[in-house]
Amino acid sequence: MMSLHDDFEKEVRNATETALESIGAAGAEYRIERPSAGNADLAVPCFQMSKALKKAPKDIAEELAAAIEPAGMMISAEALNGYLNFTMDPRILMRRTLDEILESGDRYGGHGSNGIRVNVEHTSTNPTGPIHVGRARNPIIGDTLARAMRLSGYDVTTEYYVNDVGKQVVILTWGVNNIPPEDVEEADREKTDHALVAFYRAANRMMESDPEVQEKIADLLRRFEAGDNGVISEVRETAQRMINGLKETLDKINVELDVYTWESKYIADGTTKNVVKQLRESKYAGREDDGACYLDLKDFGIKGKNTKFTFTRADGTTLYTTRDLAYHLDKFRRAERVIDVLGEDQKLGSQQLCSALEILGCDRKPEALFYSFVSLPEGKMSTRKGIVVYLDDLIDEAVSRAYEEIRSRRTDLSEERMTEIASTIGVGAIRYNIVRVQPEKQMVFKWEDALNFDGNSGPFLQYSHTRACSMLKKAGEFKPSTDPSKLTDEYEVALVKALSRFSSVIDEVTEYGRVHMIPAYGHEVASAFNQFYASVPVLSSDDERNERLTLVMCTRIVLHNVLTCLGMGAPEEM
RNA sequence: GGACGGGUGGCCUAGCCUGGAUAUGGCGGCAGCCUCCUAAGCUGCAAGCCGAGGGUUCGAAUCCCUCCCCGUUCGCCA
Repeated sequence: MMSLHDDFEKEVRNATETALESIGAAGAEYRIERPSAGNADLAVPCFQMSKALKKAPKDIAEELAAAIEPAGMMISAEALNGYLNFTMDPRILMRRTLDEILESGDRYGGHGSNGIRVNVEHTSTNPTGPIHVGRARNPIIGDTLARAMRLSGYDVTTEYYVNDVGKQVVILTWGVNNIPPEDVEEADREKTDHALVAFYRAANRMMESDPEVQEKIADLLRRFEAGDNGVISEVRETAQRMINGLKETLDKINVELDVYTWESKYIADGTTKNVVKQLRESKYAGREDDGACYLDLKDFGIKGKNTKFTFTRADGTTLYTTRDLAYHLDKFRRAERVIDVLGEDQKLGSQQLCSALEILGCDRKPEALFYSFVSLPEGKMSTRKGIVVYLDDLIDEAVSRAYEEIRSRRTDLSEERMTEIASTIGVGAIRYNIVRVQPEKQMVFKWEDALNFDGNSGPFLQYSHTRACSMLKKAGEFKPSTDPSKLTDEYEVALVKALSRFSSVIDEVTEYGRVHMIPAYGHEVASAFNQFYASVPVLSSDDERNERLTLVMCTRIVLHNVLTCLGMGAPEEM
């Protein structure tokens, strides 16, 4: 189904072409744009045709405007400053937008199921410690993208790739099984991930200072690589305990992953071995004197002094990216679109992966979505050095701050209700503030920004939603009506314009992964709604009461859908 | 040194792909608005050489070139 805006653009195109013909300029090149200034709904700049037509842009615009008889959705075509400006009939805008929202409800913004399977891999942090805010962008960006794609109509699966292979988890496992609990620093909370990371830190310290420990860990790693089932299951069990802790944190910020896939699986099922075999046979493969195998990727746009991508060690064991190849081949079988949310440190690895896939004869590539790490004002975060702000601590702080806020302004709510709302607000503030900025932009973590509850913030959206809820509750029963002749205030028109843009925002998000468009859009809707609220009476109006309440109802639906996409609760009061 | 990403009022940020009309919004600052639907709100004001310099164009925050600053990366780690 064509959207309102597509239909309007089509009318503008037809009208423009007919007008060009009538002034003897058929076939002239032109562009239709959505003006940033609020002069019109669509505009055609007449500068580029000026030279060919040997006329001033201003005159062209005027001639074209005169040649157009507004009809259909178009209510006016006017010339201004060399632009041909088109305005949509607000009555049609009103009627179609509000009817569609009422009809679609919580599906508004999407297009209905499209049957396309998409796999969104996100989070996938090494199971060696709790999630810290440096990496918190990953689950939040990934989950938001997945939610937007679900709304849009995709069949989405989210997936966590658990790195249960390699030195890091082996060190952790050795520490957990060999260091007496009294020898490690006390954990700051009881969650398993916090309890276990102390052993990881201690094991790292011991390994650095004690050659004997180093040898024990090396031995464990050798047995792991050799396929010792006892060691493998020990490592897996430790990683599982860590994952359980991480899941609790993710659950608190409304992130739930559909599938946990263990890296070791691709060694056990032989698919990694197949990948190695095929890579060795390719013409790009080479072998070092000691037996390590590599691909030379200088023909694949990878520049620099070292274009070699090593895929097996001298002893024949595989490396992370080699196993990642097997993993991606598996994902390609399970989904039509494969998306990886990755830290910017994975860029080269991802590029090597894509080149190797090509060498394997695979014509598909994952869509990588990269984000920059969040740092602290004093520098980079580091789990091992303890320079770190844990996501759990950020959540606690945000929720307790939200609790203080609500207690200071409400006296009528039960303790339980306030606690519940505080959690919704605190978590919402965190998710909003993280997803708000474009992923590739580097962020410096500041408590005052992370806990912002005013202006361009999560609570601002939630507050606007509660306002709508509160009005609807006070209104009681009413007869919904989308009669556009009753909705003529400029604030009403501006609000509906904002509401009508939702699906084009979702499209942009699902097509290019630009998740930060969602909070920006939500802010725009909430802001338009608050302005409407401040200047247009609703409950006390007579003639337009049903229509205004319907507009409030539609706004509530859109805000609710936006909040759901952002993984934020939509409270009815706060 | 190479590759990739970022640089926009005091602070944070949108716009950049697809060049167009007065550069988006927020924080902070100043001045107003609750006898009326929740003031986590609304209105107004001050604040910008869009990192620097060239180029292309009728027109550049946006495209091209050079340079500067910040981040990431250049492991037989994951």
